[in-house]
Amino acid sequence: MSAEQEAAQREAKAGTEARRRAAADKAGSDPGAHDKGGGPTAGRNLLFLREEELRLAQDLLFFGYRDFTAGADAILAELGMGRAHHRVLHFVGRRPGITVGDLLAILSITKQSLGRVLQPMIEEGYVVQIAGAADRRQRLLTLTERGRDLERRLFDRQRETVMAAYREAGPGAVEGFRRVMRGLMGPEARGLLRSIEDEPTIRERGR
Amino acid sequence: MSAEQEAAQREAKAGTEARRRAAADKAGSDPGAHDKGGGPTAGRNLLFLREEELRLAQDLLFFGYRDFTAGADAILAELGMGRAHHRVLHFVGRRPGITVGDLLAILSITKQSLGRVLQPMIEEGYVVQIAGAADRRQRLLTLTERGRDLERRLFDRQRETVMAAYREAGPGAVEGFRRVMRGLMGPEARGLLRSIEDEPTIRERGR
DNA sequence: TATTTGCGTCAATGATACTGACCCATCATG
DNA sequence: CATGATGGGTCAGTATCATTGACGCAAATA
Repeated sequence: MSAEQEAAQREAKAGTEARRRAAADKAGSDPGAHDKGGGPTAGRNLLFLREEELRLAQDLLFFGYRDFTAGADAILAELGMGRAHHRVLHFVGRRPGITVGDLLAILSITKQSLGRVLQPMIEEGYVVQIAGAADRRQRLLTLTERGRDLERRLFDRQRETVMAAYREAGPGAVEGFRRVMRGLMGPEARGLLRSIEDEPTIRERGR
Repeated sequence: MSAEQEAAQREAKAGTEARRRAAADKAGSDPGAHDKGGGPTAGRNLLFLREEELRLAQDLLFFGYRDFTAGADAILAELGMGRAHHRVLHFVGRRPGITVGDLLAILSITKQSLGRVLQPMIEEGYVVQIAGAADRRQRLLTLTERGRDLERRLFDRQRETVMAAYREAGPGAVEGFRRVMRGLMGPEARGLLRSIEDEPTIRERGR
């Protein structure tokens, strides 16, 4: 056995040991680890993010997000589209008349990347652009009937997934889910989300 | 104005109208929409997934997942790596000695895709492979000290994000978040997640 | 011995994203 | 009205992450 392989076996052993410790921690069999600091006890344990808790969050986000998008991805693939097309359908559907610039800001991609996705969608009749009335340089984006139909198909597919998850988890869990997801978002994304939810058009978001 | 543009303006108007309806729905100003079916009232409203609720879920997952990964992505980019490398570090770190086949099953990618990411990581000393003791065809994967260090850096960055979100949302919300995310996962992913959490090695997952 | 399994690798392809540069039409300002 | 700034489109080149299909090799197994 090479020296490298011997080292590797030591590595593997160390990893197994770490996992054993984490499992013990999860089982709550180590009261000494809690309540450090002496503040009010309630909530402390959950607020102190133990290693295994974050690892679980990572796993949940990875698998959960993937399966959330899987159904829509399958429909899109049949049409020769990808997730990027869905995002355009989603946000243009959510805010008809959105400008190209605002869509770019929401998606956080470059003009070029958007163009590669958007141009074919316009040519194939999913989206139309009309010049802005006030500012004729703008190209206001709106879904056509066809675009709305496709968006609806994708939406319905995802609805099944989310509905099942919500039903299984219960109403209280849904509120918690929303709070945590919002918390994961940075300030810019929160602002964008607020403007998507509240304002008549995204352009009024005070800039 | 062309006929196409006129049509587009009708589209835009229709979209605005739809948004107005959704907003009214969200405000709960339509009591007639609730309690359909006559069963027990509690929870019914939440179990019937209204349009706007799912749209919000879509937005939250899109922005939340993106910002969750953003910090780690930045570190990885400096090292010339991508998210795929992080996934390898994460799952190999979580299950030292995992086989290539099991890692493929978790990631749901092809051998080729994994190879393109894994081979450089082995050459650069982040991961080692050692032949299995029982089955010498297997290449058991383990992080090196260097790999563990990088994984730790990425982990710590994400911990800040998740810790802030958990703290902001509160302990109850965390439990709800977990339940919903687990609900989004399909049966295969749930099985994998269970085996990652519980079993000593993923190979014992009864196949 | 023959077959299957675990893994690595070849070639070709596609989707999504990037940077940097440049152009055009339009708006706003001096 | 000339000038500069803005909204948008486009070109060329590059990178990452993924795919399918085929083939090879070593080791396990029937």
